[in-house]
Amino acid sequence: MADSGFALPKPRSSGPPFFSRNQIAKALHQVAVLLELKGANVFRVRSYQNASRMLGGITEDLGELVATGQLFEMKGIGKGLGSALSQAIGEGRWPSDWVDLHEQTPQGMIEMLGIPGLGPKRIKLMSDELGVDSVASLKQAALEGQIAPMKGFGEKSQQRMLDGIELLARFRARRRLDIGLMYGEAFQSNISTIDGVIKAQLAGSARRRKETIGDLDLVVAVLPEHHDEVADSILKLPGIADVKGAGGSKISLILDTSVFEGGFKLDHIDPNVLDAIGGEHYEQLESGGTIDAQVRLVPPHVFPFTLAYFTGSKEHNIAMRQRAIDRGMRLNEFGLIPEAEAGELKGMAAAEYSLIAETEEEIYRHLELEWVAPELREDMGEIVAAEHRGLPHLVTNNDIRGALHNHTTLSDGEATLEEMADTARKIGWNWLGVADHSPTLKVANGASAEDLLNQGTMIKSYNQAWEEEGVDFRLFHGVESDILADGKLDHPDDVLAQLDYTVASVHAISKWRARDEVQNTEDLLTCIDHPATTILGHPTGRILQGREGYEVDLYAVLEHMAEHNRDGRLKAVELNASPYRLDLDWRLCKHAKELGVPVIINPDAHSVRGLADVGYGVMVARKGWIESDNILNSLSASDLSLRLNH
DNA sequence: GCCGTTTTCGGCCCGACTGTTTTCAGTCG
Repeated sequence: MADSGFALPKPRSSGPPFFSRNQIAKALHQVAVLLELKGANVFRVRSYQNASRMLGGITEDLGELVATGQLFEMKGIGKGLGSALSQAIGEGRWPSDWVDLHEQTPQGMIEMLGIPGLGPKRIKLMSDELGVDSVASLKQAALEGQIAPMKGFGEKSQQRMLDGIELLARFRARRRLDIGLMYGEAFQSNISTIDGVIKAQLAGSARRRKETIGDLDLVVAVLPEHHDEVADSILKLPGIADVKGAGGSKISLILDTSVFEGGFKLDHIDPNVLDAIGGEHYEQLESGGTIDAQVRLVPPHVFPFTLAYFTGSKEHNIAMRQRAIDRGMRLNEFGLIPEAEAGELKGMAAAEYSLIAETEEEIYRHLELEWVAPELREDMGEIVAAEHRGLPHLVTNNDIRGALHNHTTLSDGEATLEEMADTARKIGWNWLGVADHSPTLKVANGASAEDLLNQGTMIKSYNQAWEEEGVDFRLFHGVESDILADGKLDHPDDVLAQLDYTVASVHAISKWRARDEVQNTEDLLTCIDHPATTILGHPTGRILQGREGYEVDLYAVLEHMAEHNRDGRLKAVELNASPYRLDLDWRLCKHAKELGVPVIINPDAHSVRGLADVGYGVMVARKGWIESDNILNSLSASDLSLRLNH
């Protein structure tokens, strides 16, 4: 966020359409945030957010929707937003009030929103009364004691802000999925061992497998007579750095790394990534890290409702509630309650009249829906799909038979070809592809053409030996070729032609980030047209919590890849499974699937342990509606061989 | 700002918790 610039996207030089779908979605989101800070009507803000999310998730061509006027027919787009967007997309001009909002709002106020416990109302108040307009000036004001005396504030609020600023400075408030899951799973297993705990389960964005996580939510089933003693035991568990609050049903606390029994360790991080997330200091930062957690204790019969409720997302819950309302019922964390019976009763008292559900499945069934996997609960079409029994059969770890983007000691990997192959066999894969770096990437010890081809000879001899021994395993030989600035690949065509496949990836990120979306997109299209290009590697180059990717119209890229595939040329998009990347973004996986562009989940492993990162890729693929048929990883070695050599 | 419609404006999901109040606003999910 800090380096992304909170600005309206620049129009393309030609059009219409002058803006891509993600640019429109981004602009709407930004305007929503700015309106909030201005103190606008909350429902107006929600309209912008809804429109952003809706348009971010459609597959139709925006330019066409505008040209035909169909934009106005879409749910959530009325006269106001419809004409604003028509102007932007059709003429390349943002509405003047959107521009004004951006110009009049200090960047610092947007950053302040990242401070936990601080929302738009209080930011506006402090700005109006104290002239506070940045994180730095807020810190100053808090240290000078100017916040506490204000009406509605106090000593505690002031201290919480200082704590929040500290957290923001260290982690930008959110944590990556892998880190969140480490804490969450450790804490969940500790809670499970407490006497009287019937079950404990991680909910929230960790259960939904979001790429980053704000805080952890745990739901614990416990009989009312054991409630107090279990609550006491939880507070005595290791790893609790601080207790922020403990109400009747909710315990709010901060976990630190002492929650990990065997200590806190980070896997090998490849140097490119490490550089983007803070270099040498990063490991130290994580070792001293913390994460917020909320624990909810509920009776067993309420557990499924609370679990569903705190799994979210907020948007999914709103849609579910609305569905309940349409059926004369009320849905909340305590139950699914017919209005006619609950009457004026609230909360737990009303829940006495709830329909019974032993599991989440039954809650969905009561609302005439198929059970929706947590990963899909983002209000991105899953409820309609659940209504029509059209939910995807999501990919699982068992579907994975291999992966194609992995490194060895030939470039910057830690393990040899043989060690990588051994490990792949041990974890039950049927094949493995190695794709070491190309010469341009000197920091990663990019391999020369000669060394690359020698590697190919070794691979052939291994494959032959396995075949003779009747071992159901084989290696595929590829390269991770840099995409050079004009969209060219990094090896001569005759070298590339001798390989099974080529992963084409951008590594000169700073150069690409300095250019505009049009140029970047064009170069990617050129690169995809190269006959040798099989896979587009980490398509945006983003590093989570590190740096934004370069600007690119991935919709256009995916559509272009789809054309090739329709003509029988394999062009697959990588879902880079490194938890530092998770790129392709899950929001785009669904588009790749609908367009018929095959996805390949690649761990980008730089060590034998790195192969396991495929698991994070599977999580994200599930979140992106991906089924086993949509990925190359599920193919047998012989089928993959056929696809690669078309 | 959108929606639905009893075509002109009211309602828009709902509850917990915190810190501040002494009945509630702000924030969160």
